[in-house]
Amino acid sequence: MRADARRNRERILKAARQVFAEEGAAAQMEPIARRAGVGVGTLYRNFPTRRALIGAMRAEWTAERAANLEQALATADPWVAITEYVHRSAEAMSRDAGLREVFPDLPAKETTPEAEAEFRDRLSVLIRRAHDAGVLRPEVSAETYNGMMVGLGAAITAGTDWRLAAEILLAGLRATDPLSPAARTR
Amino acid sequence: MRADARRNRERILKAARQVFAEEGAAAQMEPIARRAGVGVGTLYRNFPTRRALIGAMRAEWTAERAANLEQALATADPWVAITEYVHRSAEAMSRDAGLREVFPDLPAKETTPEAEAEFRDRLSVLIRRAHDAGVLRPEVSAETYNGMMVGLGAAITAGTDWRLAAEILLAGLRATDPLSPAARTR
DNA sequence: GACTAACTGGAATCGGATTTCCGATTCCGC
DNA sequence: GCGGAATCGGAAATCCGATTCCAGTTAGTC
Repeated sequence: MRADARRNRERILKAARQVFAEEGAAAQMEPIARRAGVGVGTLYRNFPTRRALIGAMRAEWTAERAANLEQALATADPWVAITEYVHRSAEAMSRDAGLREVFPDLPAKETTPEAEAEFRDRLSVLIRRAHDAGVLRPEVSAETYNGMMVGLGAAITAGTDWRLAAEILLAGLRATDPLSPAARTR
Repeated sequence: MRADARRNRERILKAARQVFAEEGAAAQMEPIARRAGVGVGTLYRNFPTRRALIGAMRAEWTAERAANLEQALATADPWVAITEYVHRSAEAMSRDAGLREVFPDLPAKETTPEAEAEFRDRLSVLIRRAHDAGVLRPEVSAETYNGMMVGLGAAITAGTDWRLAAEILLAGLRATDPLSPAARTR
């Protein structure tokens, strides 16, 4: 691949993320190309389809979320780990409409499976730990958790303050009686 | 207005609600006309624009939500009232993708203002009562509440069981220490 | 039962976004 | 520094759903 081509690919992806962050799902191709400083033809050579472009962004998003998860997992306390991750995600979503609107819609299919798998694995660790410590409402699976995060994004889009929304979600997720098992509280 | 025209208008609105309930925001005009048993021309005579059709649906939705609110307000306990209303809404949203996807998007402008006002008034009563009883997290305003309901809808769209999602939301909304004021608990 | 204003259906048009295409330009190995 | 394959840019084609238009039909009136 020629050097300028690679450079362009990166610029396009970066521009796409900016435009999607600002416009959400309504983002259009031509403005993305313009912001990247290339013609639409170039955009389409790199990403044959709008969906393909979105897929590429999703790969990046997933990788970043996986990184966030790793950070959160570094803290020993399982509940604090969840708190941190929810906060990080909420804040990221508050800044990026793409994350809120387009990420949840497209199936994980069209992405690099590794990033997707890594994310899933780490998330399930986060959840399992919390369950073992008895601090997470027992009915909450990784899927439930993800669904609620999508909901959090929608609430933010609807205008709710992200900190408040995150706090409410966390309170709802917490086990009603975190006493039973040998659980460290808070 | 001719009798058949009125009949058609009703059929169209009914069909539109069905199609939107099934397809969500992606619902198209032609299938709606087909389901109503009329041509698109007739559809457009009654609703000059897609937005106008959505506006008419929104008026109905709002009226129904206001009715739900009235029912909920009939119960004396402020927290039970909120519980009931959230449950009713979650269940309705689980059945109707339009309620989840298109209702939140369009501004309240293009509807019958009375229904909208009635809804708002009743909601603020629901919220105030709960605050007075000290059972609702104090930072939660009517707007916050609505935003979280939108989030609830998105979570349901994402595949979360509506009962579970509603339960989590309710737990999060509840005041952390419902002891302070002269509050009836539960 | 005949008249006509209103209403109907659906083919045609429109509009706006994505995607294709190709002459012009640019890198890079020699 | 040259040759030409790869890449570029953006005008034009395409797509697809919303909207318009009008010849034909009908409900309601006399």
